[in-house]
Amino acid sequence: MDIVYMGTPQFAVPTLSAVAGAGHSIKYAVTQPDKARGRGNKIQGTPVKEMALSLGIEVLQPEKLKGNADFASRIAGCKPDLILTAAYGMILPPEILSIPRLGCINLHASLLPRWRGAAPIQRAIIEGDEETGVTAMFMAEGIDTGDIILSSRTAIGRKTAFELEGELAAMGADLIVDVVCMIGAGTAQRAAQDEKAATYAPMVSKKDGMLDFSKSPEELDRVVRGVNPWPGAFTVYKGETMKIWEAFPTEGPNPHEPGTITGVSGEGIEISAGGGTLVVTEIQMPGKKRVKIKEYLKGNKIEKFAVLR
RNA sequence: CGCGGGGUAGAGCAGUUGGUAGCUCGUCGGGCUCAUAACCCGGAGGUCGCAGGUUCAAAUCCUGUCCCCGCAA
Repeated sequence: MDIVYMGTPQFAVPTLSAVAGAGHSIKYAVTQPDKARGRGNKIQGTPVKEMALSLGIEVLQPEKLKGNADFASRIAGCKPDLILTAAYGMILPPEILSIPRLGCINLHASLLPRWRGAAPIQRAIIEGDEETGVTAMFMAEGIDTGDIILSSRTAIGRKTAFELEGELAAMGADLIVDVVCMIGAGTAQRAAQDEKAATYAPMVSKKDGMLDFSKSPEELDRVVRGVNPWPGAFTVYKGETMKIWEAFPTEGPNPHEPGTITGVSGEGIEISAGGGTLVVTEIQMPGKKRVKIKEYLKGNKIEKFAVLR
């Protein structure tokens, strides 16, 4: 099948390589423009761009899609059977959606209609869902509102967003390969989403990583896992930002003021949170590498009864 | 040229008036204890990121270079 692939971050990479590997012809890989980002503001291509180039696929990076006749005619020009998207990050206007003969299919990292939007993986963890997954859907004009074709699910457990993203990316790649096959065979089902069950997953920002110790240890544990690796959970210890990479909740009451360090050992630092205790086991101080508490304590001290805010 | 921190023993850190490299943990050997992430004694382990320069002498001062990381985007 002739396919135009659109995607941007690492999450979209496995699907691109899987579809290409399944013998389909990727006419173009469309991804977001290179931007100056990261330390030193160096210009970097997106993960999808890197993969596309290594596969010898032509890359397109339009600044905008709406009203971009040049881009639309270019896509129409290659007469794609299908447009596949995965975390592309731009809304496809109607004139693009209507191009491919068999439609536009999107891979979304949640069990739709739950967690439509930008940060489905993170939100599912933070909100305490027990399972999540990936969904293949026909695209409609709204954000992640189209008819569902197929989805596959997985338990969240104590996975971090980073771990889950990797897992879902792989699951999504398999799912899309299957779905493309079904589309080709004309056996793909489609089911409208239940609007009543829909939830929206707004982009996560720096603030989402700030730990509020008035919350329960369980909630904080989910935040720590949900914002890993970005933007990362953090608190402030003695005026310095302390990133929290790993923590776990414990049972039993803790009467101290929220945020108080009530215990320090190689096991971790115990912090009073919402009447219970959160044990932090891996941290990172400014300019330093992330280290287990046990390692950190070999050359540093953590003051008991200091209060984090 | 966005701002900034850092590369010293396996790990985490200290060490700027330049003068034979130190701490904690770990590790190895020995001892003590009913017992412990316990304690005591002893040992091994580092070309101080790399390359130059200044100096009688450089981890420490100067120049260049590689790598890691925080912030901002």
